[in-house]
Amino acid sequence: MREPSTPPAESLLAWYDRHRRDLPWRAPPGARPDPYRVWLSEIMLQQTTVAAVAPRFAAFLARFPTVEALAAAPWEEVARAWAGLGYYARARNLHAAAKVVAEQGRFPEDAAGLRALPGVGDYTASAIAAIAFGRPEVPVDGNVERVVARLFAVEEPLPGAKPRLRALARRLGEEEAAKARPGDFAQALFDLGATVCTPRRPACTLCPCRVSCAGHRAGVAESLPRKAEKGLRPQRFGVVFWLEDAAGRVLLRRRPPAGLLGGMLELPGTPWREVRWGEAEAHEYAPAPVRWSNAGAVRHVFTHFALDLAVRVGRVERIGEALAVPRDEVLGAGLPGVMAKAAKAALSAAAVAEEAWVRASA
DNA sequence: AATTCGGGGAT
DNA sequence: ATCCCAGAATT
Repeated sequence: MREPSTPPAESLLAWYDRHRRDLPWRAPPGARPDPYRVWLSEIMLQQTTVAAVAPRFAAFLARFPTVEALAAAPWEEVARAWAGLGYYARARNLHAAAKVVAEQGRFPEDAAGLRALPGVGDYTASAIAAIAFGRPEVPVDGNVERVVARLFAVEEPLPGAKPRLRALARRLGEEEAAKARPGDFAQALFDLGATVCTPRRPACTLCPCRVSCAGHRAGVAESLPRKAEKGLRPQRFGVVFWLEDAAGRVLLRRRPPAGLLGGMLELPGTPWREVRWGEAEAHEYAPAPVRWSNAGAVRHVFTHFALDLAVRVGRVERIGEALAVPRDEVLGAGLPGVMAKAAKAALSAAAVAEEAWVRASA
């Protein structure tokens, strides 16, 4: 009878106690974390890197210190605080969920209750339940899928392998060491995936679970998990208009509440289509019948299409609409990334024009 | 089961 | 350039 090696969950937790990442939303070891912070961090971290979230988490928390404060805030303030983070449905759902929690007086304390909140899916419900409330859940994110696929040498490609990977993750969580510390076990899996069991060139020599890893033993760890091939990214085109009045105010508008960039600010412009816009047809969507000059174009890549956005600038004596902001405040108004790019192009073109004017007058 | 949702960092 | 990220909601 061979001596059994230390089981993976126990090894992983011992490793975590020495190598855990110190992150802004994590409570000190042994302390019970604030459910509001756990929830907020989990929503921000959906498909978003730790590096991108860290500075935004602190700023958001300073602006909305409690779930009650968030629930009481107007949408415009929430949108401004989220601008640039992407996946804006997260902000809309966050706001809606805050109202539910504030109304109920507290967060649900199990996965099923959390799952009912807007913007909380299976993964996030499990993560909050484990981390904030010590429930025996194993949240399965991209990190955990990769770690588990390698530990058990799962050759089936994603996304088809998801149910199998979830079942294997649950099996890992049934080890006594994991059940004793569900939140730490979950975060240990995250940290292992982020710092050791990385997508490319995993550091298997540093891995606490190396002796248990079927993928490593078979020499295929780095090639897992396998993934189905994805299609090509289509191209779309649009035109946006930077309309400025004599007082230096710039016309903005708010997008419809659902869909792409829903509820966020933008420069007025044409729809986005698969064919480039001609000058005349684009100007049918211009916010005013003025002479438009070309301020170049910006390119932006979304998850499922690439956008080529031509930027035109024009002037009127006075903008009547309410939603106009001073040109120096446009970039601070909370524009999504693509619109911030377009605004910078317009501001840059205006600066060039100004310089030419100064040079010509000299 | 497939598609629609952003943006940035690493390679 | 491609890949990936503490995924969810919709169709």
